[in-house]
Amino acid sequence: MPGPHKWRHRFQAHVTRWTVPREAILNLLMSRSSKHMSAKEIYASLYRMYPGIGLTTIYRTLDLLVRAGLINRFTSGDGQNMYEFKSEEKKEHHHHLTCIQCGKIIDYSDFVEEELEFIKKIEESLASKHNFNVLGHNIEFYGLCDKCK
Amino acid sequence: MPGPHKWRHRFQAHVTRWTVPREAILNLLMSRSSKHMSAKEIYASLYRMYPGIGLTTIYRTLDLLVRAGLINRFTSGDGQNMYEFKSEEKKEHHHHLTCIQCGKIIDYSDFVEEELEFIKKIEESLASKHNFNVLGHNIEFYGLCDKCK
DNA sequence: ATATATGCAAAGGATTTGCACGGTT
DNA sequence: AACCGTGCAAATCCTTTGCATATAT
Repeated sequence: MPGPHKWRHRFQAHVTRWTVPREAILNLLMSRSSKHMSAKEIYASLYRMYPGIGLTTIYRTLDLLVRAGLINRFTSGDGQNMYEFKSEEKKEHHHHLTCIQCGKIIDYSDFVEEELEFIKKIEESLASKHNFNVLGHNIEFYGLCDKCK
Repeated sequence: MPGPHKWRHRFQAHVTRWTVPREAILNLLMSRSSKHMSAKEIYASLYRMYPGIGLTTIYRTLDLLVRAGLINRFTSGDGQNMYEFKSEEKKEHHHHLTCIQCGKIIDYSDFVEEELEFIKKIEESLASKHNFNVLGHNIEFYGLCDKCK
């Protein structure tokens, strides 16, 4: 018996049922204010409050949230998928700088102003040109970090 | 006993030995002019000419080529890593538009002019700010394609 | 001659799938 | 009551690792 939620309607446009695990996962990601987490980390976090929750549900819900456009999925340096809430706050918009050696991920938010404009332009262009329903984007720079190079 | 190669020196700055499989893999990727391939596809392609080549070698070599800055690695919609040669030709510079449903990847190269300038600026900024040795970047838009939405 | 690279087989890990049960609508 | 969502266990699939052998320098 999940409670009301700001994103409930948007989510329900994509699935039929608003359930406890789904609410919990979205809440967790929102509370972390755009900090990326892996499925496993989410599982570990939720397990305390909802023992018995399954990893499978986490994966399935994350998939739904990506499709609903509420969260972002990207792949970390070591190959596992990371998820983060897509905040509407401009100050939380960021991208990633990844070390291919140790897997460290740095969130950066330089040039957001210029970038948002540019991204929007590309997004619209791609959507119409390729008849795509664009849900999100990932921009990543990669290389070797301070310690690894 | 591999032959001479335009990139041999650059590659050798990162590893000590210039070998047949390494040359073959780099050649293949170059000949595909920036068309992405998975490790398995590369394996299948090379197997005819070099039967006995191992998938392990492919993975290890791809890793070296990424570190050498000669190729780009990114993760496709269905989770496997894709590799492509980083052409110096501006007209071959491109990014990806991915369908999260069927995994289809569209290469697009709109706004390359504006983008290259912008990317260069960010790259330099990140490199100095975080003391990173930036080797490359990936820009991806994702969503649902024509058929899947 | 020596250190590095390769290939095979096995291990490792993340993610997905089948299915019976439980919860929303 | 009907159907969707969940959790468990098993299955998949990509990628990495250990080790003996082959090879570039």
